[in-house]
Amino acid sequence: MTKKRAILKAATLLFATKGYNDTSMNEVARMTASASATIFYHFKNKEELYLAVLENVKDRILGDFSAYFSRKHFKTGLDMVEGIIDFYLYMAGILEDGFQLLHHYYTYRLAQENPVCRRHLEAVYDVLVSLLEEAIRKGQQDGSIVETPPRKGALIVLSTVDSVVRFNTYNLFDAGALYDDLTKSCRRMLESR
Amino acid sequence: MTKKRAILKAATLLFATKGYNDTSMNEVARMTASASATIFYHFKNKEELYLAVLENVKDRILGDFSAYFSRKHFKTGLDMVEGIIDFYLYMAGILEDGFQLLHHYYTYRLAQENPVCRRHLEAVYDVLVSLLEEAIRKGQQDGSIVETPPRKGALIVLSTVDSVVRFNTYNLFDAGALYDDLTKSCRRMLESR
DNA sequence: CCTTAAACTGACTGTCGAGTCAGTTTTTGG
DNA sequence: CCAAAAACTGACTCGACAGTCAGTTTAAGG
Repeated sequence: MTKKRAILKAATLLFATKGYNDTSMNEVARMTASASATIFYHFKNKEELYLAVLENVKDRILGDFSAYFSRKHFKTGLDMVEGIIDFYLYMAGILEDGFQLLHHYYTYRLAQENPVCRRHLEAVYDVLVSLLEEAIRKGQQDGSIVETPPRKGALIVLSTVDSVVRFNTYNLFDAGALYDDLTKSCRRMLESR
Repeated sequence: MTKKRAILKAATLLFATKGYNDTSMNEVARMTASASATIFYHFKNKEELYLAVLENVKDRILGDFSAYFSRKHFKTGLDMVEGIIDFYLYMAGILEDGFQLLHHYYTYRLAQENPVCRRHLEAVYDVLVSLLEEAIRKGQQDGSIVETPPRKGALIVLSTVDSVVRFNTYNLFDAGALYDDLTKSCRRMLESR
């Protein structure tokens, strides 16, 4: 069982850094000191391996987010939004490969024809949108957040955060320096005045 | 010369919708009713074709943005920010394939080793960031925009808009319905109060 | 009309990678 | 200790695709 895990881990790294097509099964095999046939023993084919990687990423994200926000409580809805953003950035740091995978076009293309893939993707974004939506609702009740459709607000905040993370890993410009301003900007976007 | 154009156009469509690796030269050839050798007559190899496509996209974006904003004038900096966002969304509509290409991981990977690719990418984002920065500076002078580092503000706005467009083409959720709220949210993010 | 260059093509090659399979090694638990 | 299942592997196939080349067709203009 430990070899299967190693394969999954190596595949995550390679898929994330080189993309699906430029990652060969031989490479994954080499990286785990196994024969490529071993990979096909554990995973039916390359696509299944990719799906397994995705599922694993999904599980980790769902698990960590649920765990954190089921315990944690916040004074205001706006504070909760900030908490979500911070935790997202934190997660994107430890699970860098996983998040990068979520930004690959290949993943979305696959999702359009493969329901399993689509479910994984949706599960990840659903937990984030739902949390943000809940925070916004809460904020509208405690008066910290302006009246606006909660779901739309949630989607826009998510877009912003997701995009900064994406720009950061692609390092087009120094998006890492934006992490601080990001929370401030999102606060300004939502806060009631 | 018209055949070269047709090849470029077909390649843009295919690269955008299927990705670099899943687009074969034969497919491009078939789509333009030519032999694959013809493509290699016009473009040295597949990568060069991709770069040519990118350059073309860059030129169109730079051209249209410069043309529009060299003429157009705005009352306030905040209005200008809104104008830029609107024009961005408009452009993302007509030049859908081009913008999609800019979101592909492959493009960023290539940019890391290929200076030509990097220059194209930077040129596109530079024109957008610069425009937004200019608008924010203007807004800070006329009092419509809050005091905040202009470049950072520009990057965050760009992230948000770019991401909504991306989500829209990937149609994970109905991001198209966000276009209206997008401008409002960005206004709230920047306006002085 | 003829020459020359540009545009184009069919048929080919070589490589690389996904996937298979028959067989070997390791693990398990009775 | 042994049987049987699970884990693993080397050597192979087969197809797809980027890229080449020698040659043909088309266009230009003198």
